[in-house]
Amino acid sequence: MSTETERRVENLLARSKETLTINDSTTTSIQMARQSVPNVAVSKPESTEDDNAFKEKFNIELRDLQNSRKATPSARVMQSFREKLPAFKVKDEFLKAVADNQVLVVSGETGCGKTTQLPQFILEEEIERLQGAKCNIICTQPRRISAISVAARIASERGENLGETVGYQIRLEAKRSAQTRLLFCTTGVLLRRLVQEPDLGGVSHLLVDEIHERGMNEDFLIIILRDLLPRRPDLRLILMSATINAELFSTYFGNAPIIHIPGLTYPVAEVFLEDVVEKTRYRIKSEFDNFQGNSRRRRRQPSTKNDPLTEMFEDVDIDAQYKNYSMSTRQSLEAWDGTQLDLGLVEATIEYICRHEKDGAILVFLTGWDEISKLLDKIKGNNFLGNSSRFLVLPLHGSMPTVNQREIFDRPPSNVRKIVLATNIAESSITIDDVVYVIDCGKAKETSYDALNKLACLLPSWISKASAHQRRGRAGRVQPGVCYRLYPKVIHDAMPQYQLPEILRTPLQELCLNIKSLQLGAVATFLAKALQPPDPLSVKNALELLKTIGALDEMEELTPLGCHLCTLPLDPNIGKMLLIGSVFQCLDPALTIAAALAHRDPFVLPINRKEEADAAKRSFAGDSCSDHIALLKAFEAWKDAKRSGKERAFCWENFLSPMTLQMMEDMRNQFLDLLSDIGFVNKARGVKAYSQYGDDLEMVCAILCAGLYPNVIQCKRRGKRTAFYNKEVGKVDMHPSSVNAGVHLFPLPYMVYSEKVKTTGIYIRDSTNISDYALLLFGGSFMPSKTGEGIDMLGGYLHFSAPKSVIQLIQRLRGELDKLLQRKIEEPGLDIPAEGKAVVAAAVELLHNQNVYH
DNA sequence: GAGCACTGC
Repeated sequence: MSTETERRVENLLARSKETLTINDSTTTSIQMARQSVPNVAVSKPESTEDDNAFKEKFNIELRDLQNSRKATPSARVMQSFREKLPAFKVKDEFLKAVADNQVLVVSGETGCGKTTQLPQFILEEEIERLQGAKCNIICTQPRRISAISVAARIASERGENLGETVGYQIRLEAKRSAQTRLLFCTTGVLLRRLVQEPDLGGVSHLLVDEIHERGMNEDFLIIILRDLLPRRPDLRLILMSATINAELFSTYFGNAPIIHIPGLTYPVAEVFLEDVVEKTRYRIKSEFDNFQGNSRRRRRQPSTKNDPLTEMFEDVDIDAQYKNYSMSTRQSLEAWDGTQLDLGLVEATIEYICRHEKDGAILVFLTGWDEISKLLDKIKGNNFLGNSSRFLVLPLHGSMPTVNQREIFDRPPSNVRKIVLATNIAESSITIDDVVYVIDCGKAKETSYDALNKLACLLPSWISKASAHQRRGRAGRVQPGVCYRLYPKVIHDAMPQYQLPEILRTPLQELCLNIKSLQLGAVATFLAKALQPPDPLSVKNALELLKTIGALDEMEELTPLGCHLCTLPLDPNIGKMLLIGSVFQCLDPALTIAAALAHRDPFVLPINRKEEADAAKRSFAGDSCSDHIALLKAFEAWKDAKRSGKERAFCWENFLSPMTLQMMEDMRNQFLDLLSDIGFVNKARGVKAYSQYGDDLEMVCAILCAGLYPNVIQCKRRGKRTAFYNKEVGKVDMHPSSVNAGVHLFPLPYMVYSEKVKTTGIYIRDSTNISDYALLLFGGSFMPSKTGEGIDMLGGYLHFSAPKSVIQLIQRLRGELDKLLQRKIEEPGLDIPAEGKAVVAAAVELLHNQNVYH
């Protein structure tokens, strides 16, 4: 286990409600267990008879050990704690239902103990009835951190070390052994395992947790499981969900029985906008108040036309509906505009709580970086809240360097009130126990996918009732709390019940590749079996992309390239970049860039030092005009700093996240192992042996082009500036966080990019400036122009004209490169340095001669 | 001329 994980587990355990003490006698019995319990995998019995005898012995040992542990004083304390959980009351009913039904749905609220107790009940029962050796329970979690913390919690409840009968496995990290009978893993790990074991042989019970969140992996998994169940009649499937949509899953599995467990959290009172305004006497001003005197009735704004909830509220007769409220409140409700958050109202609500309510931390849910930053400024300037000796105000955002700071979890000194300004990272990923007051703005940024324009969007929208409920619950973890909702009750009542499932909100290319890899049949037919099937146009777009990059053939079958891509846990474009990078002697940079693009941006976004952070990123990019090169150089500089023991200072000075960089390094190793497994590289020879052109930036950019195609932008010079155009959506802008933002002129005529997102405009998040030679040699296939002059790419969207002789030369070279690549993909063991040296050198030569702007 | 929800193999 890495020291980072150790620290995380320690923190998690420190935060869990009970302090655990394992006394000496328990420890001794575990040590005895280590000596007496044979390692199943190592000491394999030679015949079936031996095997049976061995298992019987092991069954008895497991039971005796479990019983002896139960008898210790610390275990009794633990047991009485467990018996207080609501889940304990359904233990017998649950075990009977598991025995009687192949599929069972369990619904329960936060704090009922379903995640920690139900898998444990099965384990104890199986061991008790001498089935311990045979049973193999898997419980999936959507997030890494919960897989670790739940496994750690159960191991300590059982008085044993993590990795004995209870273990976990997440990407790049596992703590399990041959004795492990209950394994917590992320859903992604189980999906990978299905490639090797399509029938989940040996698994006796599978519990899929947090299924109500409707993540893509979970939705994908349950389609597979529904088809698998008839082939595995002995497999038991338990779906664990929040109460809110348990029936949906029951119906999907042929009306599987549902067991409900009540929650165990403190009551949280709700205050809606009308009462917030009444209490705080805050006066909401409409845009018109400044220049239209007292004209009260709002007029519909064009901006509200896509927001049915706000529109609905505009038709409410305020005076009739809120006749018991004060005149000033009714005026505020008239002026309220659901399309934008009134930060003054948030500030006033915080101030009201601080002046009138008892002690307790405040958690404010906002939509993003900008709101957090602006509210922080407002609070600093507030006469009352600005007093830093009484109020500790902390921003909490996934990209802020403060995200892992202890003070977010720690209880502040008495007389200091903690106020956390967070995104929905605090809804399920990060839990702050001492929160008593929640302020909910009612919105979150949500991805959606516009299949018509092949465009990913990230726009603020109203949350679902389920999310609103989850946010409210964050106030009731240690004592009764209050949730202030900054939207009217009628808006809440009109919110959608659940958020759209992820499978309906995301591009599907990686999912489609996985479906092919698991041999689940025709993609469209398979996906039509989903709980909520995606738009056929989204599926068509994904399949077309996979064909364009050469992963699928016209018959929708995997090509050799497609087969290799399946083994890499990466988006197909990034996987292709990695494969081609390894073929063309750019393995080292390809590994780093793939890791960065697959995980998350290592650059953090500090709240007060934005300009410095921007400058740091730009200095890594140098004059490359590439965000990808900036990532690469930052990682390499971090490696150097780490070697000289200056990692911490380096990260701090350059606005980098040490945790993300470490994860990138681990992922690089995983990719290298996988490339070695499929024979593309020989790991023993080292990364350097495949990185002859690793420092050649033209070559690295060409590799990026090979991977990221068809994500291409044309740079068109417009006077002293450059305008950017894309085939699907036309004009686009460089995202302001890109090193290419604000640059007016570029040396080369094209960009490739990894992400294009619509927010307030259509932005290219990360880009690399590339030459036309890079595009011609490493981009998509090209054809002679219809006019007979020059060549076309992207169905004629891109046109290249050059003298006939140059075009012929390029065509020849491209042909040779394609042949070389094809051979390498079909026989991965092919030694490129020996076989293709001249062709590659020719390509490099050509790329070096293209630094002329035209 | 101006922006960066969150997970996961």
